[in-house]
Amino acid sequence: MDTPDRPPRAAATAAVEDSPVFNFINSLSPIPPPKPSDSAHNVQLFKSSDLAPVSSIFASPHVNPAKESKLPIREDSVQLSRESHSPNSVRTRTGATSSIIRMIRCKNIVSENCSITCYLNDSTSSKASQPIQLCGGSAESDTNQNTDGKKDPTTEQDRTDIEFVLLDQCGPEKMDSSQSGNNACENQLSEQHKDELGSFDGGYMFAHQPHSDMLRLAPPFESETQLVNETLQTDNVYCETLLTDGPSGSYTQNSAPDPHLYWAGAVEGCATDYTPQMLPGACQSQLVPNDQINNKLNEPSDYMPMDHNVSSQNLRGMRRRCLFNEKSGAANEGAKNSSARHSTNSTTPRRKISSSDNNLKTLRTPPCALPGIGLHLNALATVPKDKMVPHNDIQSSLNQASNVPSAVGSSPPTDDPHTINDDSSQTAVVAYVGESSQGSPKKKRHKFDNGDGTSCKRCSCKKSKCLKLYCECFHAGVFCSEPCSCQGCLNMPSNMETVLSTREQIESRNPLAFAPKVIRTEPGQELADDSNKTPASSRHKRGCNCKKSSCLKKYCECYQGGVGCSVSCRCEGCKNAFGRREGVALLGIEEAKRGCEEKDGGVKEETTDNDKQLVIYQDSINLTPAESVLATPSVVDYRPLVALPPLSSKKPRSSTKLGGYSSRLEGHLKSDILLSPFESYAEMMLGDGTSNVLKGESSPQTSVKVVSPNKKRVSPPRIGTGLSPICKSGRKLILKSIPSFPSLGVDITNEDPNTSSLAP
DNA sequence: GAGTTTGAAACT
DNA sequence: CAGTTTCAAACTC
Repeated sequence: MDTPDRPPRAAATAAVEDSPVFNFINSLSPIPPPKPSDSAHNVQLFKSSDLAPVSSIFASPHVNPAKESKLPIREDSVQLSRESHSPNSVRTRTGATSSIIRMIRCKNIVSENCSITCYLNDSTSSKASQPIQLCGGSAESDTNQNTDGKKDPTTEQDRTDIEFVLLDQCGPEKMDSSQSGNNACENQLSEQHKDELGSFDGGYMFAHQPHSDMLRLAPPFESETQLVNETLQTDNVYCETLLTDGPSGSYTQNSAPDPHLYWAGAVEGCATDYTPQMLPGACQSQLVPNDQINNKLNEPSDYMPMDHNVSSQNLRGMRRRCLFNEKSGAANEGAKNSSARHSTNSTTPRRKISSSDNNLKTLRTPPCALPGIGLHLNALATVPKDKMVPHNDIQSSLNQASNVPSAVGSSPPTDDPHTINDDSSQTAVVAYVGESSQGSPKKKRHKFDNGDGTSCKRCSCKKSKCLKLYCECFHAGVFCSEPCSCQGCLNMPSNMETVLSTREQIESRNPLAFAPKVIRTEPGQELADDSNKTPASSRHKRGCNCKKSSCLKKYCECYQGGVGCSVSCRCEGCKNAFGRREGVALLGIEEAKRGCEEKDGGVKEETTDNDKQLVIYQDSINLTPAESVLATPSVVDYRPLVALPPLSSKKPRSSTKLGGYSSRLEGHLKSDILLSPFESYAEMMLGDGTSNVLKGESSPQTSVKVVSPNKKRVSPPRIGTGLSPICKSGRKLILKSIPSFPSLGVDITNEDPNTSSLAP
């Protein structure tokens, strides 16, 4: 796809194209037909801890909800598109769909090899996105690219919206040269962040889910990157930016209705490629507000320095993939949403940012940590435009607020805190947006508003300095903002380094620390997307340890997350309305235990203790019929997990990190693993396919077995509402994106196909 | 709004 | 790794 038209490139370039990587990319590029945003809910971010060093993991900022508010999201993609003239950006129409894609070139990228993949979806239509890939190494290549086939930017712009652009820029090895760049990037980032959100590395993904209100930002997934990297390794530079706009955004499959914007930082695979420094730093993934992205996209020429800057600086070093979806109304509008450009950190006032300036700043900050869950790329989809914040505003806000935790760890961001996607999230977004306007104190958080009004809460840390997981903001990957009532806060852009280092430390300790605790998929959405993609049911990775709350209060993370307790839970007297810990039985004992379990809690911990495989099943009892229905799916979902390597591989897949994890983590990981970054990620990206793996396609095992005792599986909270009540409440993010897990090699492979599936 | 309760996170 | 302490959110009044 990429380069059909390309003019002859440097030999190197050609080589690149030939390279498996290139092929891989190509395959990837095509995005599966976007599933309509409808469900975008789940987005999962995975860090591939594997891939990236720990730091990398953190690299992804979580959300910056508060300050984030700054993130403006624009829907105006259109405008941008028009401007796209800039050489750098390329627009393409997707044929039928009018969607326009802009490609950002990685001019400067060290190696010629830069592949950019753009996925376009019809904003309006659910049509499959049209991926476009650009490969260009040097700037020259860029030009070439333009010629290549990339469509002219100038033409056609407006109508179409870019729904989804995927741009990865990586300059892995070459990065070296770039390394400096990386560092620079970081610096820039910090600066930029402060200054502007300007550049976006593209490491992050944004998704708008038109339908869903939520706007999610996801840091680039490492898993993907990994894949890419793997394939690309040969290729030094790989750049992809993934942008999604519009409702249809391919990735956004699951957009939940949530308006929330969240970003999940996945760990970037960068790590391998990059020096550790880079990782933590800005370089790695950054989240860029959609708006920003859009802006840049829209105004590529002007602002998008991307080519140069980005590629050279940020991009080079990094392989990032940004997925950005805007949910907002784009869907409806179709085009509007601008795609985000990867590199740019959009937020900066579009224009303000000189292209150069902008470039790369990676903003990690996720605009808001929406409650999102995992990332759905797709899910992103739609955020009601309404909710969308004007870019300008956002940007400004961002700048001012500098909440962006850009640097912040990548992974978890998912949003945790915020999380909950759900419905509440929407509100949050909106509010957020509104607040976003710079100054407003509101920034705080998007954390959800649940209807409670709790929404905008922010942290009120006194002793932790907002550098511990106690701090919701920190946990969410966002900088503290006005709304926060914290004391001695160090979770500020000005302390980016500290924040990042702290995050890294925490992640090193617990790779899943920033991972979303609960992954949720809403039933409907999931289905929409293809059930496959997202883990069907939400899950609580860790499982709670409630004793007095009986899992009936928000003290219980599971409850808060709107998910039922799972095997991994260690709660006592579980009465979780979403689903009691069901029985978990050892496989061998399954049935026998089941009997016990049915009783309710009986099972519980028994199994957990054991590392043995567990079987999880939900109690029909707990669930209402409807619920039960839901539940079952969830179960199914889990299966995939099961599918994952059985006990033997405690670690899920390859990721070494896993080993490091604490037992809990392991447990979680395991479960999570199931979701392996890729899978989940891919799924998210793809919307579906990957899920297959999870679902068990990959693994024949349909059985629910869970390898690790810890793994939790939460019965689908969805019950009834699909929303967990939790959502409303707002404490932490319940639905965090799935933590990045170490990528699973296997999965990856599996995933690949999936991804490929995405590709046309 | 202050105080208590709770369970996760952090520490030892 | 387990136990204890610390912390901040959730909850109660």
